[in-house]
Amino acid sequence: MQAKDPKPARTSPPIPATPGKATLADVARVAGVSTITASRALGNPTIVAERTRLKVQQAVSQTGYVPNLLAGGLKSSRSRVIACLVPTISSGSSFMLAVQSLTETLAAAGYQVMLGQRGYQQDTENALIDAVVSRRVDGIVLMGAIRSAPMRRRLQAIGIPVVEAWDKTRTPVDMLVGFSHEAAGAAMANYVHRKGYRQAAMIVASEPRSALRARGFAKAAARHGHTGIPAAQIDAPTRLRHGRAGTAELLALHPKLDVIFCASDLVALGAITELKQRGLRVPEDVAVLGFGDLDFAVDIDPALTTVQIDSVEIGRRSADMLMEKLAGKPVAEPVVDLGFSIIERDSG
Amino acid sequence: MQAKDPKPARTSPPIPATPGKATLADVARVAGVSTITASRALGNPTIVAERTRLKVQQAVSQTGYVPNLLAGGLKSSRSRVIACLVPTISSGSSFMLAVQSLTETLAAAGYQVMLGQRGYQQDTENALIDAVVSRRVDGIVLMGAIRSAPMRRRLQAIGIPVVEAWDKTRTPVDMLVGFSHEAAGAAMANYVHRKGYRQAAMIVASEPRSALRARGFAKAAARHGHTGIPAAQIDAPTRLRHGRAGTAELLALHPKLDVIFCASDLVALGAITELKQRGLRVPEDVAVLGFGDLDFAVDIDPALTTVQIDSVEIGRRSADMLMEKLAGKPVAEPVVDLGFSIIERDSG
DNA sequence: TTGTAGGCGTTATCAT
DNA sequence: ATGATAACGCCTACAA
Repeated sequence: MQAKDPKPARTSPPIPATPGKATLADVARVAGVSTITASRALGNPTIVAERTRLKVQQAVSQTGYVPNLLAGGLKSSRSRVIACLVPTISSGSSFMLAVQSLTETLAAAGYQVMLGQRGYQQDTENALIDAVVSRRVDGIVLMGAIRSAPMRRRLQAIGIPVVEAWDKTRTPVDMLVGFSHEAAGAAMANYVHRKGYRQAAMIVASEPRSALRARGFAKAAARHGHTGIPAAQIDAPTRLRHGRAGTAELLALHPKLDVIFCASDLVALGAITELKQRGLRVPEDVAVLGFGDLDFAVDIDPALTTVQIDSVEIGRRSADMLMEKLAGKPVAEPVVDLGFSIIERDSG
Repeated sequence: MQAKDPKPARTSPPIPATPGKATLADVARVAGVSTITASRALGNPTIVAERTRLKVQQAVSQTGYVPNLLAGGLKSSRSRVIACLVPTISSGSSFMLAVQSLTETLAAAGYQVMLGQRGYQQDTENALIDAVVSRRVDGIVLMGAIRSAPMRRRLQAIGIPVVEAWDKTRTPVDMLVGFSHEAAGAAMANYVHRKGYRQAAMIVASEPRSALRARGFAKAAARHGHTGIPAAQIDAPTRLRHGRAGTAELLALHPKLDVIFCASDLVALGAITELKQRGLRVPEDVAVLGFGDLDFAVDIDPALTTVQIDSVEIGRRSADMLMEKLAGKPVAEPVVDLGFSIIERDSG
């Protein structure tokens, strides 16, 4: 009953010896149908006879067949993989929450996520783009905008759908979902003014978005008559210890400051830790303002006043936009400003 | 001078109009060599003449060629992609640090990481395995062991290299790099005994590893004559607020407890927050012990006594083992116990 | 409803 | 050192 097999006959029963290596042709042989019928039974079950479908189904479980999306993708040039490129895979960053919702939303639609770390150097980034493009990802989500013009041109030339997330820029490569970091900084400065603080200071991370917020803060503060806002510079990604060190530095130079706008919630927690240890009260002596509204912000003592970003929504919208575009639909709103809100709690 | 092109002639000069769409055949044509020579010049430069290599190089930049690893992978059955399956993509988890070093190590060797979220349900996990296997990943790194026997059999049947990370189990699917959570729990119980605490309690997360540590702790405590260690149950992934809630619960039921072993550093931070807010001193009134030695552990107040795990090494070793195996070498040490250490600081 | 032929872009195999 | 040819596994035509 065995069909002649042109392959260098190994054991050659219809059921391949090496599981996971079965091909659609194997399934078809076992089911007694042609390859294309097996293909249809799997991918378009409505157009094959019920009996055929069942035979194929059974052959699939018998052979342990797992489709090869590489082969399918070669023909259709759709890999059903989306690249997600983050500045750094660090815990404590609100990026990861967006990555999570992105992954979940995409998984529900049959897409997988290829993760890449952009790093802070141009070289790495170029190589990373090469790496994902050569794997024919169907789209790219960039956490953080593209700032270099050559890179922007390059991505445009490649022609893959791209979503830039987190930053709102005037020159998106393709699609964008984010908010204005400068506006967020300005909003915090206005809040500080409204609350009547007199000596503001900042802890700023060496990362474009933090710098933008600092700039927005300084500009708005200037409008209220406060110029020369002192700033402590820290490294990115931000850590609790940077908050402590930055606070110590600011306190030494400006003993009379009464509020600190921090680069992140983690930094804010560090600031609070440092202040409390020095016997200063938060917010009575020095107020602390965070950024991100991470999970823990509401539960620390005092509860953190911070800028809330809807990371989950950023991830979901990025996925949705990408999938709209991949479905060939015109993307209703290719540039989305999700905004932010200041959550007033107890720390300032 | 134009070769006849069988394709539906668009503009059809040797340099394709659509960048990123050039194929190896285009490159070969421009360079005036055969496709296979172009392939070799790129993938195996040592075996072609220097002059040829240069011509091909130039043709590549002229055409904007980006290799199609899908096509190459179809033939060579090597996708140069590794799946990394984590329980959950959450910030405060030490998994992400391992994911980071895994990604970096693999990237340096030309591999990309496909990220997947296992979730806490079997269904999801099965579908996830399907998703990555059908994309023909070269290997799988599982953060957290496989506990279900059918799943273990399934992975073994598929025959892809698998690394289970974080847990040490007696029945690894393939390779493993981790440590014994039960031993870590026991070590903490011994530490507690050595330090002379009398009334220990635990905050335990609904997640197998935390449960294992709790078991190890309870067993070792029993050996020192302490039975019935009270435990507060919290959800996974762990959060700061769970630490507060768990502490409140324990305090209500066991007002005389003098040390709490927490499911994670984040939970420990929550415990400290709660205790301090109630006017209790750490460690004088109640000591707090963490798990993970996350980045912030050393910088909180009081500095956290905790179990240190070398997450970075877990990621790196996972990558190394996988690459050894993929290179066809026998893996020197397919099961690695990386151990842990208790870092004594100020919290207990 | 089912089948046949051909091709997606690359690399393995076997020549030259 | 370089080429011609044939797969790799699937799916889109087009037939039957």
